[in-house]
Amino acid sequence: MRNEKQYYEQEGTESEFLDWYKSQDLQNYEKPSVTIDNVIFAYQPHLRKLQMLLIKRAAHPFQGKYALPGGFINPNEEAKEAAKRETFEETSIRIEQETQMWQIGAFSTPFRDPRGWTISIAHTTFLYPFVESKASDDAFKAEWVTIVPAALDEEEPCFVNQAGETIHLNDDLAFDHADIIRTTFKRIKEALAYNVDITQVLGPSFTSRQVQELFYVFDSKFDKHYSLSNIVKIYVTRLHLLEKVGQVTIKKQSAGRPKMLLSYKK
Amino acid sequence: MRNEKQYYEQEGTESEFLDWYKSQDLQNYEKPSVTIDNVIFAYQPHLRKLQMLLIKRAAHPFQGKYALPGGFINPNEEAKEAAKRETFEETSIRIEQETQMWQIGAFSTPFRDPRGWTISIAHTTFLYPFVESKASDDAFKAEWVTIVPAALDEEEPCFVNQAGETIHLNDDLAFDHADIIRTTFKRIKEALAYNVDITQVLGPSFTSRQVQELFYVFDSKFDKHYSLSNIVKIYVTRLHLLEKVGQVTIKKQSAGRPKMLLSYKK
DNA sequence: GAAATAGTGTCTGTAAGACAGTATGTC
DNA sequence: GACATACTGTCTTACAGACACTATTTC
Repeated sequence: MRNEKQYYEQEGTESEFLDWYKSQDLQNYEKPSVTIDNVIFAYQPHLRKLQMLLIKRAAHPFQGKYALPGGFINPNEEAKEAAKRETFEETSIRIEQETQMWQIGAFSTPFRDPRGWTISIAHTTFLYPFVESKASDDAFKAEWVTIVPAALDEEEPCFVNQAGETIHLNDDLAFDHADIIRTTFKRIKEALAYNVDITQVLGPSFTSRQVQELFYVFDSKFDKHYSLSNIVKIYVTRLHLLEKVGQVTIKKQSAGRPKMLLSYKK
Repeated sequence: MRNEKQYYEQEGTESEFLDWYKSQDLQNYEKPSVTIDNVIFAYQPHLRKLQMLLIKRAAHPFQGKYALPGGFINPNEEAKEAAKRETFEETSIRIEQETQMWQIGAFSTPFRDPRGWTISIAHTTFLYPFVESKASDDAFKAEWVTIVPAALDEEEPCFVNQAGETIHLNDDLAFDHADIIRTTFKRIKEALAYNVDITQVLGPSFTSRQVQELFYVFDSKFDKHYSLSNIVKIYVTRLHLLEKVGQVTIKKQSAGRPKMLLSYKK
């Protein structure tokens, strides 16, 4: 038997090896369930606020807590594709090909799921346009929640659901989804110095004030005193990550000079 | 049956649910194998070069190619722990608790492993002190290879093994390990503006020239003309990521003024 | 002393951020 | 015209990077 193993591993051809390997039924060691989770951001145009999609769990485990959309990955499906598919299945929200998605990383803390050994690959999605979600299952209702920016760097962001209740990361999230959300916010904040993919939630064009308010969700330095002209200087003139695409043409927007419109570049 | 499901999911307690869930044998869907891979860097003190650990595969698949150390994750083992364990098992190199390790991310391209559905969680390790590796298996020989920095930003780094042969990312790597290595280099380069964990490979203290040569491996801007004084200015004075810890005391180092010693902070 | 190496201080160009002033809208 | 809003240009401060100069060593 050792000779057989050595023959196929080292002396035969690769296709001989693979035929032999698959005939061996080496599948008897334990494997984890692998899931994906998706931290989805979208800009609610009427409230003019950034929102995040959470699912309220009516069923065990973590009954009554909020969770991220997600689910099991299919055989030979890329993690990003699984995230798109599961998001559609759970919330009827379709993530188009051109939508920006990042992988945040794999979360594998032991016993993170009480049902058994499960590893999750977390993603984040910058969705546009904003769409209401339709829950496919009464037990798991998807809900857009408004993000309340962290006032100071010490504090954490929190969320307000459609009933006006506050959702705290420490108390109200299922599994280790609070960790996943914290890591996602940190990653987006760190990237703002050279990457503005998050502006895609604002749609094809947007104003510098919208950018400022969006960035403020992730980094308190972009507060109401932060100069809009500097956003243009940094992201349009220097980094070329945004570009000017004209002005607001329809009047009656509000008092004041017409807003310059920016757009995400490339 | 629907009523039973609904009872345990929504009406019973969580522990009732979990007992029921585990009795259901819902394990009949297919699961992937989950592996970890580890991009390990260490500073070879005699050559004064940064090296990376690769394993030459004598067996199929990818016979004759180089691969990263790695292997299967154990049930309820954190990915980082699995990376440490597998590194020890394959190369007899022990990664201590305090050694810096980053997770790079999950790689899930379909059919990335010809043996079957496999997802890998890639890590990178900044090892100190440098140790020679002992291969546990004749079929997979671990080898420290020297990193040849990319001359221009357009080019890729390549590697030189102990026999003096050049290893190219495009031709000589098994699985999708070239992708993993590229992503790792990119991640370290982007982090250099605010994170110098990589300096841990240099040990408890090191000179500014060592830092410059180390950073040059990841970012061509740190070339031989890059001013050493600016490294001190940026990382010691402004960012406080490194600190001065005295001078080289033993003479007979080389001609010239005694070198200032720096160390990784925190 | 010559050569080699490294640290110090200064200079310059650029960029971030603040802000005063100006332009353009509504009511 | 009063007021609201947002763009423009300038000023200040800070810092990255370059470089000339000085310090300390070996041979």
